[in-house]
Amino acid sequence: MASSTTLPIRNESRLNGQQGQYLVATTNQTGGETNGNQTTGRVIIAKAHPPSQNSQINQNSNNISGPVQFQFNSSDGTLYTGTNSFFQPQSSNASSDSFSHHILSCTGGYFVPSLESGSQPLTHTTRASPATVQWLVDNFEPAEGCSLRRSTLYSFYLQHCSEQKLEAVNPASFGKLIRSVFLGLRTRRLGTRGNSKYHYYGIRVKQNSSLNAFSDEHGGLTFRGNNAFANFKNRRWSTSNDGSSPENKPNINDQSYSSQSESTLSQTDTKQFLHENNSFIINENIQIDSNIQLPDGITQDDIKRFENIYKDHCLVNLIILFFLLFFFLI
Amino acid sequence: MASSTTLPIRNESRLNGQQGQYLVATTNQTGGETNGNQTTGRVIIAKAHPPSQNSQINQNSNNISGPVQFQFNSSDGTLYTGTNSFFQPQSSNASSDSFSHHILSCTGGYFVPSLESGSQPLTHTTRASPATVQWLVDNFEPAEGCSLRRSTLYSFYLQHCSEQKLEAVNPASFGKLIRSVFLGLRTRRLGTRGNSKYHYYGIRVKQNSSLNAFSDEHGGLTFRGNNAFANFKNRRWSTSNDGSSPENKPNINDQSYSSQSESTLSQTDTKQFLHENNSFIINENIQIDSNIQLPDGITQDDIKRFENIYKDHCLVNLIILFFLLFFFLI
DNA sequence: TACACGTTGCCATGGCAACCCATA
DNA sequence: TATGGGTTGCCATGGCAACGTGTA
Repeated sequence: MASSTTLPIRNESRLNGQQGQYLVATTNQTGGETNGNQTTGRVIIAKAHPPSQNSQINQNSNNISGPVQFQFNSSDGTLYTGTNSFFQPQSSNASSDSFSHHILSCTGGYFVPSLESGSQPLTHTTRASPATVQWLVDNFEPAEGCSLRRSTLYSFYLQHCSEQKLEAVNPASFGKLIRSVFLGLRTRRLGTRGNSKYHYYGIRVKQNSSLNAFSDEHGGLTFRGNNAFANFKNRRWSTSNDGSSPENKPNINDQSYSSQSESTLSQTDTKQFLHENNSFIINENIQIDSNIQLPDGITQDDIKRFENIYKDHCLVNLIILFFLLFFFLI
Repeated sequence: MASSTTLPIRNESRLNGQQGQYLVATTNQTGGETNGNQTTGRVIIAKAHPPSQNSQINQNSNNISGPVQFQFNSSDGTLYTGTNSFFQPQSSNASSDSFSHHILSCTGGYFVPSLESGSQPLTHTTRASPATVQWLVDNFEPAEGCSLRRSTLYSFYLQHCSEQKLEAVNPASFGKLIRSVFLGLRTRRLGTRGNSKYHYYGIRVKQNSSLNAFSDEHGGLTFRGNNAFANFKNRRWSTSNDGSSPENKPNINDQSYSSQSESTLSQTDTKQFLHENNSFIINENIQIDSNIQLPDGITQDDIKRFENIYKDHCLVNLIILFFLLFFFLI
């Protein structure tokens, strides 16, 4: 289960979608013992340039997409990606594969205080350094179903303050800050019995954030599903859809999404798996000595593009492996 | 300011009231510089046998009253006593001294679980040892305007468990327990700036509890007043009554009683004063060697009665001293 | 059917900052 | 009018027990 793992990828291609670049990998899975069901698992990883080139928000991010964050909601087949873009479901609704086109947008909103207001009295939010608010907006994004461990987030913040020579506030005040920037954050306590830790629920690290190299390590990536997911491992991808549809988008105010019927995949094994593979393989950035003379016709952009393709490939491998584990091994 | 302090008590007598024994001390105060007001401060300490001789609740307590707990609400002149009895205001409403007859009952209620139910499934409340519930009922009582520091109460509880060879629960679970026994407890954080401690608000140690020897030491006695009390030291007992009356009894659901307009006398100086005097002088119980031959006609009850009278006297001295300090010194 | 275990409700405590009031 | 200080609102975290679900 190291980086050299090879996987039965049957097809891999890139598509140009409405709003960006799609990476599509397809694998045919023959169902195991249960019910004789044979289903096709198709994994679609959406990678797109941000739809809004708002320089204020994205001024620090290069537009070359980084490793893909993803999560899968087995209740409706939704695969959440790590981009901040809006993705339309594929138009081929005639497909009987209900899992092949459910790529939804990341819902939610965040509040970007006007940075040019220099004379107004500072509230506890705007009292925070504009650089800190900017840092939050640059590195995090609302994402239904995702959660971030609070201590991890606060560690990131402390690191940011250290780098920017800013005075850090305490965790409670930081909580007020981030809740004022990302509206609607909820609280969850995840972890093994007797060892649960507080998480912000409804936020994740942006795909192009350099923090990604650490986020998985700290349980930054979680999966969510409804009741359907509870039977995930038993059903072996049963095609029954229990009435849920992509149109039932997660509603940030929907209490049912915080109810006990919701289960996550944030157990130790899953996190360990994702950490030991995904983050280790994919999230290291290629560092090239600027003194090295590149071959003719090869630019830094080409290298970055190669890096991204390579990462995408590794990621798809891991996703397939991940799914296979659930299909057959668990 | 030690036990030998003598005070200008003008009058001290005992009365028989509707429901028990009253100890009355009167002192005439000549107002100081403010407004030329001259007011009469009359302190009435009510001591009564519990109206309900419910043996289940009071089976462990002898009916010889112990030292009097008291508190004074300057907004309406109410002096709260430490008894668990209901006291009618004195009938002489013609008195122009609005402070002389406002002895109100201790409002609130507590829940006494049926001790003989041995077979019912235990909830988190009744799971607690019946002895612990009994201990709570025996030693504490609801009292509007009083507060008890949580850590103090928990220490008492730990001591109780140690003595009774019971397994103690943690502070959070103890909080659930005591809130289920004494309904309507509220939370306050009292103390000096940056050093506030959590208190249960609406409860106090019973007057006849042996815990009284420690309660003051831990800030168990607090005074409450409305806005009127904020001007207490300035007004020097102005007779203006700002509309509040004894009929405006504290309502446990009245949010205004938890509003910021409420101030307390739980500052360090007051607590120190009460501690260093009241508890030290009064709350030590007289221990008599059982081998000593008492003089003819002298019974243990006589000694206890003497002890109580002596304590009453000391307490009145202290109350007067306390009031005098506020009248003239502060 | 009993057990294991993640999640959550209800308690606990503490820090910071806003607020209000008394005081200088 | 400015300052000091107690109180409290709004965050934080943690323990225990109940609950629900998966599993043996």
